[in-house]
Amino acid sequence: MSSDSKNTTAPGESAAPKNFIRTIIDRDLAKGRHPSIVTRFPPEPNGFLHIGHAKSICLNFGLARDYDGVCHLRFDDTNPEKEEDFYARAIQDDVRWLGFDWGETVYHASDYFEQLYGFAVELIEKGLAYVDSQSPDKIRAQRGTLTEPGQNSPYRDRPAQESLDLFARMRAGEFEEGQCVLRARIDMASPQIILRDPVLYRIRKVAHQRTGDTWCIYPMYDFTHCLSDALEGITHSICTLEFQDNRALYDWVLDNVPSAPCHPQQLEFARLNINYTVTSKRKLLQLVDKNFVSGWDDPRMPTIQGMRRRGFPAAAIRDFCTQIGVSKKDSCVDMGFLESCVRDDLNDNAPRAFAVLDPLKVVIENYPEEQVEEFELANHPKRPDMGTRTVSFSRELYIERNDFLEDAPKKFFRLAPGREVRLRGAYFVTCTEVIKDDAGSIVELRCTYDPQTRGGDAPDGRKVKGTLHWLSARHAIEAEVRLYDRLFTEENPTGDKERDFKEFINPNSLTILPDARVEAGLAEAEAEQCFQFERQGYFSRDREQSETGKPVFNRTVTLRDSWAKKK
RNA sequence: UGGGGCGUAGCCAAGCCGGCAAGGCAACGGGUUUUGGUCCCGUCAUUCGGAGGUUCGAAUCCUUCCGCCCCAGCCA
Repeated sequence: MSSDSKNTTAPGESAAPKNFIRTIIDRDLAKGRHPSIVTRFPPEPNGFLHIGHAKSICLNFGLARDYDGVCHLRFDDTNPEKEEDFYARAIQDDVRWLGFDWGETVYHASDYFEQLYGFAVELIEKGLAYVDSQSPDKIRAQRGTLTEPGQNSPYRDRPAQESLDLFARMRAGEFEEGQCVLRARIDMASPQIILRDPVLYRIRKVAHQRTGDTWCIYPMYDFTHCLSDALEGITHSICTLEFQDNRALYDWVLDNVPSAPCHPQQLEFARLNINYTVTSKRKLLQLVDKNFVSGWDDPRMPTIQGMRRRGFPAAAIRDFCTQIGVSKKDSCVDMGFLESCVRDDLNDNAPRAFAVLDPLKVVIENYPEEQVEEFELANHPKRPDMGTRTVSFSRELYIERNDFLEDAPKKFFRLAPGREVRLRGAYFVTCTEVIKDDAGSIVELRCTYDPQTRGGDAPDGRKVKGTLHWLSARHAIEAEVRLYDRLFTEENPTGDKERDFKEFINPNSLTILPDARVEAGLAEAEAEQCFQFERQGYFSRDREQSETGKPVFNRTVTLRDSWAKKK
């Protein structure tokens, strides 16, 4: 029955390191406080999930999996103005794609509206909540400041019966938005501002995506969340640091609502920041709205959908989330960390393929004009289970333009005039002539091959320093390759500087190479399938085609390249 | 100048019931290699925000100072 059995880790995915949450759970379980744990991932369906959510998803579902507990997916849908079912569906797709399963039930805070109303009535009856008939402005003015206490509302001591009646009439729609609210009666002088008679219910005459027009009053987060947790028997309610102050109210509500079924424990951890990346919904929305990117699933976006389209494997994102750990320290993780996890996974799992992003023609002068040979190459150097593929070889080839240098330094191991290199899996070739156009640019190379080196080894034992990937000009297919760089030039665009958002955008974040060539077999690749184009990095097949009908490949991440670093 | 939190390497992060500072990313050096990839090996904190104190012994306990983050929505 526990859905967690489906929440698996991929082989090679690291075990979660110890953290303070696990320490607390260990202690609670040792004390026998719970038979097992129940966690929850509670998104508001008002936007797309991003890498920051992935951390929370992996934490909550991962904990449930590791402790043989369960994790609920619950939509915190208490604000009908901002929420849409469309987002809820996208969120479910993303969580599933990440590899997690929440079982039969999708929970919704809106399912508890009736019970929540009852809890509010209990509070009013106990004299712990009242209907305040003041304007929002008035309430704000009375809240005080960080250093000055607030002032009591004139309605604070309204008799419970009167509040009960008013609250019922609020529900019945007798008041307009903003005319009155239900407030908790706590302490207007509390140094914790959250406890200065917080609003529990407000009037919103807006249809809710699930409950329609049934309600015109909606409970606030602080009232809803703790009670929803209690209703679901959540043991550990894990949220981010900015809710630390809210915990006082979380506990107050649970301590004071007589029929709250249990009292879950709220724990807070630091939200994920990644340099050169924004994870604020507001800013991501700007990127989309102002057409800095093509949409929420643009491969440069840190959204789950964007990373997925970019070619990041779900297992890599999960591995990243567990490896960065969980703490209460505000931190900013290096992008390179995520990319390293992606490389790790892709290195193990991505089939290798030849591609030339920027083709340079090579003619093998001593290779017969009409001859074609087929070479059987392994799809993966260490995984025979991934099989082989056939690559055709002929007299006219393409190599990568930057695999040739006319005036090559000694440390350059690739092709240069007079130098011999290996065409991977095929032959040794030696460059004999460089052909240029009138402008002096290199347009073609003339080479000779050594028939004795078929397969890539010389019988006389001579060695070459360089091995190039190559493609038969006649057999390769044309493709469009898109290279992505970081979207922001600023290391920390989430900083609160009052600078124009546009200033941070990297104008070179997308480079399109329309003349690339790839192995013919790649024409059939499925969307999202990743390949390692040897030496060029990892590329995923995009679901769309280019305007000219060519297949599109997105660069997922680059390979480490020590030659490039030397330069 | 109220309240709530947090400071361990360039970046994450264990350790925090006191007993020789884990691990990963990055970096650097070496080896293997039909990908300048992978893999392997090695180097990388005499010190834990600073200063005092307790102790035979402190990242861990105490005092104090400094720095950073969050809170004044009828958002979550």
